[in-house]
Amino acid sequence: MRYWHMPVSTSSPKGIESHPVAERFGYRDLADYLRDWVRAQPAGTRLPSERDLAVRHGTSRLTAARAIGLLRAEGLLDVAQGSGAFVRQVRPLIPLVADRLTRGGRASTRIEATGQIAEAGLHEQVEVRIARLLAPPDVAARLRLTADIRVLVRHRVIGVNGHPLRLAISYLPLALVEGTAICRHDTGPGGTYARLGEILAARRPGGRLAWFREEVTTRMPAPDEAAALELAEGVPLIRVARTASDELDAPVEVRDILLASDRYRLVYGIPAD
Amino acid sequence: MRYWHMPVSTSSPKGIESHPVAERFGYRDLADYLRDWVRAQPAGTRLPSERDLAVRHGTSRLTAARAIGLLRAEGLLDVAQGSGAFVRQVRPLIPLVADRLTRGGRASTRIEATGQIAEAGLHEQVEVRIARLLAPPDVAARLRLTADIRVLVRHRVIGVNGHPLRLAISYLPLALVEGTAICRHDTGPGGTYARLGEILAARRPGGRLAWFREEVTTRMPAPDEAAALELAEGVPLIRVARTASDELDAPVEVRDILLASDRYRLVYGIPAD
DNA sequence: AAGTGGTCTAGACCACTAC
DNA sequence: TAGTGGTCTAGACCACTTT
Repeated sequence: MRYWHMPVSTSSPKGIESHPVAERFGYRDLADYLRDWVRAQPAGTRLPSERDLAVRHGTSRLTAARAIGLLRAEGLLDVAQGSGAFVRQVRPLIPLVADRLTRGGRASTRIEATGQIAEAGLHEQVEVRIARLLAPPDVAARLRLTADIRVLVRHRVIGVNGHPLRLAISYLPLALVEGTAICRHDTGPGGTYARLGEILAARRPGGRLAWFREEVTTRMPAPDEAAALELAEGVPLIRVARTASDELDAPVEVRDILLASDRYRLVYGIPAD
Repeated sequence: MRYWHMPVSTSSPKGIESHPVAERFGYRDLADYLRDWVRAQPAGTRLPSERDLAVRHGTSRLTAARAIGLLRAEGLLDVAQGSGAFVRQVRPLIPLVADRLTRGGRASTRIEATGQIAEAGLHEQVEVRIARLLAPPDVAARLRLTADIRVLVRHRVIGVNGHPLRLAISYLPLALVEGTAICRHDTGPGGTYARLGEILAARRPGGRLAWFREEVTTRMPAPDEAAALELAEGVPLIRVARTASDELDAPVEVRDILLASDRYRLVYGIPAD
């Protein structure tokens, strides 16, 4: 047995008193105990075992396990079978800066990204899959096209050290991009948006990539999403739905990006006028 | 007994085969069963009771309860004691458009917001608390001020029909705003940013509110946060950390906004050059 | 080999909802 | 009053990690 210093909790189930009789010390109370304790500990600290906690607080092991389960769902713990439960490391969040989409930003994207990644001692990897498909109804609607249009689909997994950080799936009208570098795995310097700008400029005078619109939502991941992003317990998923439009406000690309929310923060700059 | 039509699942615990012997039908398998079923049902559909599920699948009630618990954590169900578990309603998300911060956007904010709210048959309410405090260290840093600076703190709860939708806590250097409408509950037409613009313009030639920067992160809420926003199970919290700066890039306000992620979507427009 | 979490059983009592 | 979820007990076996 080791020495654990834990705070004394005064909370009760659901925060509402119900009985006049003796109150039970339930798993929520134990969770409150442990939450306060966990917050005061450095990352990596191991919790007492479930059996320890049960004995110490005079409950069954299941009750102790449930208390720990609550903290897991809150994203406070990492639990390893055979090993124990540990205070989770809060990792620094990689900034995803919207300015990267501007002309100036695009030119320096590779350098900035490399700098950030290198700074963290990481090695970025991108895995690309390309397909030509009929546009799914929602994608067609976002592209303001009829549902029977064919699109180029670029599915990318961006990660470091073999671990995924985000998924990006991009849809472009095939009529617009077929035969260009956008259909290749390596889209060249500046990436898809640089190519898209060139294509639009060649198509008509004044043609250009003019505007991006991003919609940010978040939710808990489905099991397959959690697996694809290797999300730990209690970590939500961020979804960015992006639309790129030309100078006439016609959409030319839609992209869905799924991010591990414990790895990224999104940064936007908004001029006041 | 009612008639439930459920799909046949083929998954196994953790998705990895381990035994050569007969496989157990565990709570994860049952959850997979139920997840497929739930996704095919309209919102509000009631699940079989835990006791029903246990009998039907030949497991204990705890196993059935655990399966349902998984789906709850994924945000798929609403569960009411004494009543049952129901397929959760996916509510339409209120767009929070970054353009509302621009000069043009501010002028029409009230009208747009009213229109949106009215459209949904809702009645918006704002509850304001105001305090004058020493700036917390992180706030002082974000304002690029020393820690012993005094700030005006505006704490707001925005909701409809008595239910909170988001919390906003805003910090402004007291030296800048003391005596202005920003210190009152009603900041007047255009709100805090309109007043801030006037203050900056009056302070020196060319003075103005020039830039906003927003940082978006998300995580599971702590219990007190979940209570304050009345978050249902399996619903993450969105945090927007905003900094408003003047024409010299000096921060004049920082604001933390906490959003119920099942009520909002964030919308940003980004020019391509 | 010892300890840890993962999972399960069979039963129990409570609080709450609906009829 | 019957049915539902909330919670608990006491014990068990398994898979996995650590020593």
